[in-house]
Amino acid sequence: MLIEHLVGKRIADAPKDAQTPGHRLLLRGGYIRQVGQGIYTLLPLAHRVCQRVEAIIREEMNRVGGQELLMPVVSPAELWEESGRYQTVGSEMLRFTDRNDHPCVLNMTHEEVIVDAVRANIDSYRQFPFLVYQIQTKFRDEPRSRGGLIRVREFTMKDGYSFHRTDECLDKTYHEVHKAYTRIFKRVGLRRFIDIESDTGMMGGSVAHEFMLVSDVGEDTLVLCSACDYRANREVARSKRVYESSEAMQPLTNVETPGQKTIDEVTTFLKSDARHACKAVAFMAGEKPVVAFVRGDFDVNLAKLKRALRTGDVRPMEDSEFASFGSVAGFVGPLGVDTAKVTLLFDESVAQSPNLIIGANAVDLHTTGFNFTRDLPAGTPVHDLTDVNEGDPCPCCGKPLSLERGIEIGNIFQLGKKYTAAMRFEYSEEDGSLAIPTMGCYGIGVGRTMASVVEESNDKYGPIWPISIAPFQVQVCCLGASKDPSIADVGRKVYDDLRAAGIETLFDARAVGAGFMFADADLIGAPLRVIVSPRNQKKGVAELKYRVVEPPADLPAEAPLDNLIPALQEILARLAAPFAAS
RNA sequence: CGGGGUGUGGCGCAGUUGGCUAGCGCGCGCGCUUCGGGAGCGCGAGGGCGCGGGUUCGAGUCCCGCCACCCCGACCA
Repeated sequence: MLIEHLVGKRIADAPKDAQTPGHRLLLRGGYIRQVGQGIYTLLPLAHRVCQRVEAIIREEMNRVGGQELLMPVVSPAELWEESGRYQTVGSEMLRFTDRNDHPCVLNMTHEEVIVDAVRANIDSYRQFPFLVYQIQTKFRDEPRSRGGLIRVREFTMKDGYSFHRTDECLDKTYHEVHKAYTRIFKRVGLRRFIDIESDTGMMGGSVAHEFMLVSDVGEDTLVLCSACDYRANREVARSKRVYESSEAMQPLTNVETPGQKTIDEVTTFLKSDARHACKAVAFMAGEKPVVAFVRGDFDVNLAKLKRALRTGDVRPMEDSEFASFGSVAGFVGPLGVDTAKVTLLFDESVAQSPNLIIGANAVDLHTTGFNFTRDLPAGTPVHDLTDVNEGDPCPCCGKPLSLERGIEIGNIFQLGKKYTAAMRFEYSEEDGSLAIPTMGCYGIGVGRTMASVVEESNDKYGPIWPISIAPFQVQVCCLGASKDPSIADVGRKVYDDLRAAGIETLFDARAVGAGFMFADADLIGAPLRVIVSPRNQKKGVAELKYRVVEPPADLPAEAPLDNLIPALQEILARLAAPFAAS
């Protein structure tokens, strides 16, 4: 490829909209073009990178027995009605009608479609287990996209699905895919990625892990133990908090708190502290009011709340809705509300802490001396509703937990029989009985993986691509070709020889300054740069530059022109070795 | 969906209280000089200012409505 023909212009100033370093570089390098909110064209450079990512994914999925297939983007609404998700999934799924007024959806994930495909094609226990996957376009009408390719509405995803007769068999495949994912992310050159326990959300199922790249630009919060292997998404993370309770119980006492609503205001006013306050956070779960009580120094975690309520349909309560269960915004407390009309959920921190300040469900009134065990009926359930915080004790070893940000690059779920049962996927067991298989699903975002590599591996000049996914392996920079035809000839021969050897090469012999040429090369990020110039030609060599993370110290700085290709092949092999299939 | 912000050549921006042929830098084309880390000079092409209505002798500039995009939050396999 001649650089002047490459579609995708390199620019010095990034558009102001770009927020993250990686997004800025992808725009500056001419990798992507925004079409709409969360919608991008992958220009040739980005598409080359993604194709290489996909090739690695295919290799590793095939290695664990995956069969590639391809499902449609559009499907009739009936399939989603069969699983029940046509109702439960919100407006992130794009729905429309075709010319015959038939309801359709853009599939945002493919459990329904794959179950439909395999239930018609699998009849016998002899055919289990099996793993299928596709690399295909997904559209999700996210309320908000951000960070360039980190969070988009349309994207390419590898999604895989496995089917099994038994939970043990699912577990085995799950772990094989887990290992395959680890190999994939290593081979695309990610370094700080980890797997963590995760929420199952709308997917259902029991066991789930996410693969996360630890990164400041990530959207998720990761909880990591400083001492042991414990690591989890904050949505599911636990901690072993210790609650001291040496205080004697005080009697319940009403106190006037004119205009004092927030934890801060109330505790300052009463000369107390947040550890002695009971925070009430009110939501609507569908039509039903819900109040979550946590200690004043903790925050409610919405994902945990949703699991406790067994629903995803939760929104903050409006001030006008508090009267429906006999309370008032700012002064909500657990005593004296109409429990037939409101669901009260208590966090462990409230159950374990003595003498809390609670709202009295009346304007400008609080109550002190609340004690969970004394003041509520025996057997009132206790939940884990709070965010884990920096420094909380690890649930496994008790050492302090730390928080990091992370980009979710892949996830794996054990779904169980949620979809196979709802959609009546039955097969004949060995004894002639009909059985329903259990299922796993496995996703990787291709574009997000590319974007994550840029976020992790870059400098101020551009992306530093691992050779395994770089858009070009070699870039030939031919300096002074416009002045000296013999230099142009040498450069051209190097380029032709590289191509003949099957090496993906970008050739730059434009009549531009060296600085300009090198700046472009940095943005394109070929790991090996071959510089042909009058200076080098006099020495009979081509100069070599490496754009890689931690280059081996003993790589040569030049190679003789008369035996160039074998020398370059050897260098490329060395650079590629760390990313090879293992 | 709530809050905030921005829309002026491909990109980044400037356009005083409405006023004359809408500017600047980068990029692009041509020429000359340069030529190892985003060169210099000269000439030139390219927009009618997000869209639709108003007000006015006159509207990027004022008014009304809408749209798009960005950020924060809500939301999110």
